[in-house]
Amino acid sequence: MKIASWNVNSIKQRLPHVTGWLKENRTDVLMVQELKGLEFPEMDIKAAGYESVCVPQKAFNGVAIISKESCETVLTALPGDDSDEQARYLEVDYKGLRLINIYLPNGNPVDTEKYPYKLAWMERLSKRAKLLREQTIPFLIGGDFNVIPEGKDCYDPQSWTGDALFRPETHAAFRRLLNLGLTDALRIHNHAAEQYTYWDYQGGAWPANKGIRIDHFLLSPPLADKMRSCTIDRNPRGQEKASDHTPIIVDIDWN
DNA sequence: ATGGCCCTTCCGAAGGGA
Repeated sequence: MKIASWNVNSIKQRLPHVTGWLKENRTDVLMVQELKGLEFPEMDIKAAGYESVCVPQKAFNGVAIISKESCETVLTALPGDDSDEQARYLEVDYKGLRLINIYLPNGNPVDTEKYPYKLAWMERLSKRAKLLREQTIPFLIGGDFNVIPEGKDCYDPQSWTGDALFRPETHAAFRRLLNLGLTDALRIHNHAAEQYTYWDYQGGAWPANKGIRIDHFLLSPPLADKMRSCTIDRNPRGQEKASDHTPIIVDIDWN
């Protein structure tokens, strides 16, 4: 089963990119983040041969899961804070697999309420993952984590010092997730540097390959055991009117 | 080179993203 994740930075702007990519790659599932609007082009996705379930929000955030067969929605918000109205979480069951699509808060600037919100969100995510582990439900968490796991996951570690994506507290929260027994899928087979999933629009970051790795798949133990491959498709980032992120794809020996 | 991003919303400018 092939499952992909892609922060599209507005589904309205990126619809042709998404349908074109699906046509070419035919993954079983595509998780998308940063829809940036209340309207979701369900019928266009349907015409491309895919079902979809969406958690939208006006102007900001928004996540959806696009899949060949229908998903069963389990949760449309991350538990742990009823006052949190940001559309950043979608959990579904797909063919006996629990799929969690996240758009984890950026957290910058760190001297505002945005950073504690990010850290609290990560703790809530850990709580959720811990519960699924205890229930021995096979699951994966995919999406835009807004976490640079290590120095080799960015072009210039020095320049990221103090940033919400790279702070010690962020790394600690990410490690707490991994310590539940989850595996960073890309790093199972690939330990090379420069495995980027995001390049800033500014300053010629893409042609200079000044990227960062912030889009991830975390696999629970049975899925890590069954993973065939995890790859990053750089092609979409080079297209006209590209998103600043590019897709990551995990292939699991499941069904 | 004197500057060099892209998206949203409500209408030229401001806020968010990372």
